[in-house]
Amino acid sequence: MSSVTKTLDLLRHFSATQPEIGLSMMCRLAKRDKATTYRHLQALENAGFVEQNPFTKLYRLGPALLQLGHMREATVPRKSGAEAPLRQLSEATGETAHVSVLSGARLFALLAHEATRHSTRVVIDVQIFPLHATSSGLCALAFGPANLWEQAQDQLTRFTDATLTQPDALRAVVQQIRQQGFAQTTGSFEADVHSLSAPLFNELDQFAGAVSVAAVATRMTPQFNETIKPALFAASRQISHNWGGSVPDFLQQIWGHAPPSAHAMECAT
Amino acid sequence: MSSVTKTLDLLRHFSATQPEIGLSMMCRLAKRDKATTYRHLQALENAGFVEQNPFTKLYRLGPALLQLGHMREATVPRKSGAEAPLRQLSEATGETAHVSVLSGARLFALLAHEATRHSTRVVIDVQIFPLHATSSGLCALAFGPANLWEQAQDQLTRFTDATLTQPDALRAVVQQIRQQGFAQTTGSFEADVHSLSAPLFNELDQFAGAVSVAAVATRMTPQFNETIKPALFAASRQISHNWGGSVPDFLQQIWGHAPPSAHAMECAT
DNA sequence: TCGCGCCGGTTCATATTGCGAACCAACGTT
DNA sequence: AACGTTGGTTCGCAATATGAACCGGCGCGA
Repeated sequence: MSSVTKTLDLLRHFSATQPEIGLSMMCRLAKRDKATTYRHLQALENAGFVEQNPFTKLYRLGPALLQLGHMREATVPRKSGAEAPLRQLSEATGETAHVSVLSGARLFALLAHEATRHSTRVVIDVQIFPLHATSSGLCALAFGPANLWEQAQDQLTRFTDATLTQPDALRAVVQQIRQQGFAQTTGSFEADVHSLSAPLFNELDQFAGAVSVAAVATRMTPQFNETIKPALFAASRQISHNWGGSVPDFLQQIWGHAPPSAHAMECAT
Repeated sequence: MSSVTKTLDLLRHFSATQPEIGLSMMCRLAKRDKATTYRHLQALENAGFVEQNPFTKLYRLGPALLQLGHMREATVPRKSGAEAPLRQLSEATGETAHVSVLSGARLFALLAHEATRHSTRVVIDVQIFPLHATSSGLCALAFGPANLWEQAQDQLTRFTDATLTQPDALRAVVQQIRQQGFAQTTGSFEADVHSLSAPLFNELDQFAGAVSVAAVATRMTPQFNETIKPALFAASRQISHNWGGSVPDFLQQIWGHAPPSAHAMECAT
């Protein structure tokens, strides 16, 4: 493991729930020596990747990330390529829709769109989706690279009673998802949330993320489920298209042969 | 120079004009060995900081930057990025300093810091700054998007005798501001207030707002004016930096080449 | 068809670099 | 005052980064 890798690895410990981390805490999280961690944080700091709260001495993500993040979006417009289809999906279903993208072995929230039809709705605020407990995550396990399995096996945290925590059960569910072409969870991450996800594909037709509808569980009926599915598949086709990829044939066949709608070419800026 | 620093340094060669860079080109840009550069790019790649265009083999910024950029934005809002520099500016000048941000075509007050040195001081209580009558507004007209002109033309309200109400006169003043790199007004919005403003830039290096010093007019002298300016420029550089942006070269040259202070990274919460 | 120059990527001996146990000083609790 | 924190520093050892030279592939012009 190169020192660069070790250093950049520190960044993944920052999260919405823990936005500021002190030296000692970071040592514990990264399971590394204090001197080493300190030098690594120094390196990150003078690159602008982290900065220190001058009063508490705690470290947090730095301003350089803003600039680089925008540059990335400017060169590879994932976010803008997902906006229009996501809005359509949300409005068609009347529920919250969101898109997550795979980065390395982690699935993070890219964009969400809340429908205004109902006063109760699901609000997406997680930054990183657990692979075993969310429908997006299950999509990743079903259609993404094989190395995600290791990540998932190591972190089978129980969030609710419905969370899958047994590797065997998880494997069976993932197998089923591969066959039916989409993932579905009910309250496995947060109670009262029913979620449907379909995979997204990049220019190599590899798994690149997932698009999901997160509905309030009490509103869910079998009929509504069947209403959501075609809209979800259409959104997946459109977003994958905007990302330069396409949905693989075997999935197209499972989903049904309905061609991408005339709006598939649209791509908001 | 640590290997981490050298590695992260590669990222700064990506730009809007050169979003994709091959191995050899990167060697030339970074003036470094090919094997080393290759290993560095590998490290960046498996951290998700760069990825390879699968067709051309060229490297480009990676998806992890999006995630980290979002996280930074979520955890460190604009306001806190302006606090420390603003306090410094206010304390250095002994006058009230404030920051405004551009939202659509309106300029909003974001934050103000009153100095305690004098018993008389300017109190900022406006919510929206008129573009034609405040130094912040003139900065917006001079350095902001062109569509602000329409807004300004429609609302040339006369606040005091010194308010500019003639489009031609306004145009001339704005032209002058572009050349001198900052805006200056004396009693054009409120009598007895002398104000100096410098523009702020976001992560796209676009105009994002203005930082200003509002002094009691009777205290103002040419010498004091010259004292304020470097402090104002320093504050602009620091706040822009904290927002992920930077002051454009042409302004840096007008302002003089004084580098950002060692405190540039500091950013109180 | 050959040779040239460029490309991305690899090898291996060398020495620079990163490493971490031990150590400080400062602060807060007990 | 003794203890457990914290962020930060030192220094000898060894792991790691380094870069000249090399490889195979591609495109171009002779």
